Amino acid sequence: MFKFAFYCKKMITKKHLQILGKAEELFATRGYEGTTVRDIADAAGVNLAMISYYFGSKEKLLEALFKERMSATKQRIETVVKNDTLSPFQKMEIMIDQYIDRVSEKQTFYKVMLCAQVINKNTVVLKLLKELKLVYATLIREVIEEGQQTKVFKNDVDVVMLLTTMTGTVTNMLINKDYYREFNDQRKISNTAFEEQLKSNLKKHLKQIFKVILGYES
Amino acid sequence: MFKFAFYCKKMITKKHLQILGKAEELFATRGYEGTTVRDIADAAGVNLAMISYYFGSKEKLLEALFKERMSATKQRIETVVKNDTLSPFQKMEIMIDQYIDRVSEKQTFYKVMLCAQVINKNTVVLKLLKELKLVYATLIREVIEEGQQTKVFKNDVDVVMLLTTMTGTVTNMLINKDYYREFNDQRKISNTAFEEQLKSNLKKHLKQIFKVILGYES
DNA sequence: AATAATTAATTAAACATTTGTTTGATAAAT
DNA sequence: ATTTATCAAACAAATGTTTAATTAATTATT
Repeated sequence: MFKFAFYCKKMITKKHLQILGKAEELFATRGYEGTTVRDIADAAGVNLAMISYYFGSKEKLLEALFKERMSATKQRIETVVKNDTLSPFQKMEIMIDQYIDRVSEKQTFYKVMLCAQVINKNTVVLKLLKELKLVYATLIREVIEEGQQTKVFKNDVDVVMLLTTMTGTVTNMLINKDYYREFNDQRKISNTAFEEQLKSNLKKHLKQIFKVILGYES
Repeated sequence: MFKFAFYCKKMITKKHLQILGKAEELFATRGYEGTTVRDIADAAGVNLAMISYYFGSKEKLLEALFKERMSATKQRIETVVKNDTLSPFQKMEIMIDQYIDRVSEKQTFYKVMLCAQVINKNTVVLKLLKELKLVYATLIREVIEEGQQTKVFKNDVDVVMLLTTMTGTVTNMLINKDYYREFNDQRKISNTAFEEQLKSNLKKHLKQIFKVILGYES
């Protein structure tokens, strides 16, 4: 007899995504260990046993979250890098814009990701993180080498250092957002207006830095 | 009768520091919630009950750790900023060097701190973090304004953005260190040599960035 | 189309561990 | 003689996971 469940064992339904979304929020505010499966079940409005039923275990739920959220990332970068109509310069700027928009859009997950990079335990999550970093660095190196050949970029560029400044600045801003707002006294403007302002500032800031490190003229 | 314990209730003995050190290591690798008081007691080689006896509770131990590690930070920055023999330019460069050396020296704690900034719960820790950030930003702004008056620095400098790039790059490198080493194929050199190399690279990198953002000429 | 058969979804309760903390007794230090 | 430090044991509460029963949904058969 044909077993549908066998072939689609890892199929993600809407209910899966609903639970993952609530779990993500809790992980971001309380941490993985600080969140109980009862918390997740309550937040998602499902019975406690459904977590094990849907994901197998709390740990596999975490893995599922990372797989889900990181699934399209690689393709997104590749689309830019492999686009022949774009110059290396354009590719770098688009990459900065894309990254900032992405983090802004998926703030909760990037908080979870940040902690996961420090508190490393789950091998599946570690593998996903490592792979993503390697893909990122390799693709960006391609772009930089392309720019170096056309004499647009400097010859000695520390790729990972540059990427670390980009990801570090953006993820750290995620943490310091409130202080940024308070310090610059932007408490009066609306939340959405502030978010847009911040994104704009970050993009300008990082592009200025990239310009210097890569050595191109605008 | 004279009560020594009353006046020195919060006195930190060598045993306190020993336990704090082991707890710090565990928090950095497993997270606060992921670490049990039994783990800490075992690692420190003391009886389980001693943790409560010395610190009152697991949470107060965390607070004690933050208080201990952050105690001298404010003074360290102030010493540089209030030093009249240094130019604003020199102050900024010293601050970068100091920060990188400090994070490199206390890597474990900065990992704990990074997670604590995301997973905020303990009010004492939150207050310490907030105060430190405000002190930092305020002092740096003083230096920048000093440099602006003598026309050494540009007039429109986003202080918190600049600080975010510094702390973000350094703390993110803490997380990406292994990838950095692997990607640049520096696996052959010794650990200490790599650490020194990395510190040197970070300092050079951030000074270059600061130079552009602040607009001074070297 | 109606009904039986089968699979999937949901639930409350129970399970065995693990958790942070406390106790009360004993040893060490003052 | 009094305080301080240390310990094994016990405590209740919380934890992730499983069970067994029930309901809902789907598929197969008449």
